[in-house]
Amino acid sequence: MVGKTGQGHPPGTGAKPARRREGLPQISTNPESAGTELQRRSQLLWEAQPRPSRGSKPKLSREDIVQAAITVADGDGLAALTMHTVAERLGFSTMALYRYFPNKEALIDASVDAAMGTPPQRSGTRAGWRREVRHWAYAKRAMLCSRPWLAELPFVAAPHGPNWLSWHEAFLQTIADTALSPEDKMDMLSVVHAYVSGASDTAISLARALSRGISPDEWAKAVGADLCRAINDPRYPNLSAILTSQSGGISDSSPLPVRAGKPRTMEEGFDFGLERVLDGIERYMVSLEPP
Amino acid sequence: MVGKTGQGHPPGTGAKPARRREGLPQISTNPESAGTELQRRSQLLWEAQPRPSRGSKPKLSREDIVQAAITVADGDGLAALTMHTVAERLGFSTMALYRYFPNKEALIDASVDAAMGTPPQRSGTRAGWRREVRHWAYAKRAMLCSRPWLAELPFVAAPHGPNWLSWHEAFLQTIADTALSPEDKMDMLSVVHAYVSGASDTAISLARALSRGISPDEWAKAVGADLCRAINDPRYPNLSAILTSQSGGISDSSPLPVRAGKPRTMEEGFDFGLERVLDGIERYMVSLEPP
DNA sequence: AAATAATAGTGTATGATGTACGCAATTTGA
DNA sequence: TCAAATTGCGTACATCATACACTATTATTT
Repeated sequence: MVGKTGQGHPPGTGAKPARRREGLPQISTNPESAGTELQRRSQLLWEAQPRPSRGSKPKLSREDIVQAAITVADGDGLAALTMHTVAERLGFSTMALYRYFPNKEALIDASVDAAMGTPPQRSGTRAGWRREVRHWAYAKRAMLCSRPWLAELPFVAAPHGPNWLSWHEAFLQTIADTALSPEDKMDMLSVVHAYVSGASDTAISLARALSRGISPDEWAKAVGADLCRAINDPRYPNLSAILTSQSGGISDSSPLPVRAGKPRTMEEGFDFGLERVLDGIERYMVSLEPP
Repeated sequence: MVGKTGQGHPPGTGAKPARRREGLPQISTNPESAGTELQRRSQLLWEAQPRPSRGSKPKLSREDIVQAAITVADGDGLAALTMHTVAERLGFSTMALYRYFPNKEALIDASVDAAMGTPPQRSGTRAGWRREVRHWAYAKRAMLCSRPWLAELPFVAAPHGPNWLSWHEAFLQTIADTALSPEDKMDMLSVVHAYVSGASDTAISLARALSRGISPDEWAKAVGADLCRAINDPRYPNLSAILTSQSGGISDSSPLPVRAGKPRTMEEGFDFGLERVLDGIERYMVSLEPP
């Protein structure tokens, strides 16, 4: 099925004239002044609307809707997250949601941020940056794997909501005591973030497959099978050699080749890579000390 | 818009009985025997169909269709990649495509693999693993940025086509001469791959924004603006401090905070992180030598 | 050569989806 | 009390993926 968000399409394809219809005040974010589309999306994530005093009271709230959306996505995947299913879960009509979010994208923006949750709070005691970064990385990975639909949405650099910033903040807290410059700290955040999200992809893919009804066994076999196509294919001498070396096979617990003697689970693979990354960071930190 | 693949939906939602209709031989992959869905997808990527000898000659080929699909996605993004637009570009009816691919997902599977292209061939001379891995990483990043729609598709661990394996093969070639065990080599592949894909996300997001009609300036402002919401917000003390430190601002060339004195472009940020990862790998390699 | 079998390409139909629009009920400031 | 603004909803529509049936095409069989 591919990663469908199930979008149908905005009927009026061309640039929307942003005309002010009378029927729909559309969330607001005052229609004319509002800047870029990106800015508008960001606003919706950060700025609360001051409840108007005139009309009838809303029976829903953005939070309600976001919670419902998350529940749907958690349960049946991103493909099941439609305006209809969300509204249905709340016992409202599809169109009711549009009083709270201008479109599905806005609902997803909000749901993503909410679904990320808040990062683990650091214990009062300082455990050393390495241990803390590791902890952060595991937490982030766990968060992503527990909601595989988050990774189904293409990464967008904006908009970023409160929780997204919280995760960044939490990371920066882990290295707050180090000698890194402010700029270096941001770089380290980028490195670790990049590794964690990239390295979680396989586990996320498995999680998604599971919730899609594919058994772990089936999945492992399929992944292993594709790799094994390399064997004896002259185009892939190195891959072929590695796959056929000694233990060579595919372990049951993991679709990836096992390490001689010690089979690696995906967790262990993640861990191994993380330690390499941390080593690299540590080396950089050490290099700052001498002078 | 979110990352839509523009899927409409498969009308028959429940598990398809895989019944054999008479009207549509459906690609084939013989209907009853075929194993898992995953296996079936993989087959389509790897196993050529032996042209049937009975009926009329096909006027298209999978390659034709894949090329058209890639052209559409390159030009107008993944959202524009519909069975209709692809068929239109080829001058055929929408349904004609279904004689070559059982569904859109299969077409995308094939398009993704083809769009990845082949990795850069290593020059005959050995340049040292570090330089070669670096080269591979840059090439992969460039490939992803040049086709930002690839990253719009959720990562799936399977199926993986020939080109995907080629990229893996090329990586393994770069470290073929090292003392790493076969298993370690696979791990290194995982680490570098994870970093590269994770670290390319921002650049990819920018590339996507650009092709969506958003100016680099707008984009940078939006990304920077979200970060700046942290300033003076008690929830984000570390982030706030870093953003307001010295140079603190947002450089024009990049939405990310600039490093004291030396503004970093996204490329430089990628490079910085990559060197940390390579340092970590190098340290591991060195640790293997003594014994 | 004619008949047969199987495939390729197409038109039409269907159900899902996001969302525009306008109406009716609700709430409150004037 | 009344008018203005707002909420929730039914309906309408465009766009998708795709099922199905029909025709034209081609090779094999007779």
